[in-house]
Amino acid sequence: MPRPSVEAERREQILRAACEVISEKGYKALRVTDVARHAKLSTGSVHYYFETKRDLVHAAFEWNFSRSLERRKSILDRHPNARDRLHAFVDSYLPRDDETAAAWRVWAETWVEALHDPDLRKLNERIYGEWRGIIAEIIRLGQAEGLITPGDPVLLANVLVSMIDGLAIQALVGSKHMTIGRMRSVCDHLLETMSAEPVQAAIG
Amino acid sequence: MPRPSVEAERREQILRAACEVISEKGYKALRVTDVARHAKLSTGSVHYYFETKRDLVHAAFEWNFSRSLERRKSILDRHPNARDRLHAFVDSYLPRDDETAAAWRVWAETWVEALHDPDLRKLNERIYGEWRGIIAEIIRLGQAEGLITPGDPVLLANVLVSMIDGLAIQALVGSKHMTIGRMRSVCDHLLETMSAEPVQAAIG
DNA sequence: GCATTAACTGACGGATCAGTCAAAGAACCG
DNA sequence: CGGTTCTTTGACTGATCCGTCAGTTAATGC
Repeated sequence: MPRPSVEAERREQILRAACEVISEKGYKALRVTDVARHAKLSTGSVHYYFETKRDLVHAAFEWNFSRSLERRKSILDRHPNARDRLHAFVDSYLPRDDETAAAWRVWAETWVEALHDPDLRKLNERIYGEWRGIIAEIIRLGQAEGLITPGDPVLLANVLVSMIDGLAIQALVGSKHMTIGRMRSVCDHLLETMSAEPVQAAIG
Repeated sequence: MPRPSVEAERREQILRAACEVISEKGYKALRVTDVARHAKLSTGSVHYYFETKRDLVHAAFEWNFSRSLERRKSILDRHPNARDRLHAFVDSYLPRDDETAAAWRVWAETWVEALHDPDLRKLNERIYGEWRGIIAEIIRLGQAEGLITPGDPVLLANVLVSMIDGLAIQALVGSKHMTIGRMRSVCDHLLETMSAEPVQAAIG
């Protein structure tokens, strides 16, 4: 029998390295050598696990997506009512720490690359749809609890998610005008307008 | 005396070509040859007017920005009250025709490139600030007319502008879920929540 | 026509880089 | 140890492409 497979670890190690490079320099400037260096491997090894640079980057995009989603799902359980849950969820998406900011930058690269790549469009459709669905579900719950203003939950989710995306881009681009603090204010304001006084629920 | 200068026309011709290529293939895949072909010139000529590829693309980004802003400014004069003006302005930003969609794609490329380029950050800061300022000003007017809900106009502008950006990205990426029609609904919904019944103004 | 300057061309040099490959190394088993 | 399979390496190749440049064409004034 041969030596045991290290493929799973090695692939993840390379994908993490790829995301680091994409986050730092962008896909355009990404070199396979850079990824290899970050992963402490040779270029040969990178190609041993990923046939082409394109395969590598696409896998990295997907890895980044699912990883973000994974991190967020745990937050759902930690908050009782829908309004808090929404706040916590939104808050966890602000690019304040390095890890979240890096994930955001990779996300942004994915979008722009998707403009010219059908495969990435599908990836976005899938993961982004899931993300939107989670928010919509929380909103739906909040409406049932009388904590959130009535209206199509999916539409409200779109308002919220799109706004966060737009804000995040400006924050990531380093606009002096759009700091994390300001971003939080804007989010809070929108969540405020989406809140309903729990009067009816309390009375009923 | 020598022949008269064609520099102004030629530069614009090249910048337009560059934007076409960026919109179609993205900055990453842009080749100087492509730009030359689109402009019906040789690569030599492109370099005659722009020292490096980087100079060319940066100039194209700026050209795209100012051009969009220019197109929008004329809309301001065509509408009497602030609420209509806001609607018209927002509507004109939906990427429905090819020209607007192309401008959006170039815009998106600018942002992502700006993640790794301080010069482009400054460009974004300048132009995007202007764009946000215009919206804020309309909101301020609308509030004075009693047509728009009270609150910090700049914050409200941020809510609106960010949401449009986020929606546009999803629409451009070709999400089946985010069509132009749906985008318009979401915008309309937000504008609705920002509207105030003109009661006080009518009474006062 | 001739001089002058602007505009333009496209072949070429030189640098970069993705992907290949032959060879070496390492983990396992009997 | 020797056989087997997985893993790793890094030098090399071949392709790509930016930017240069020497030479050409064109518009103008005299």
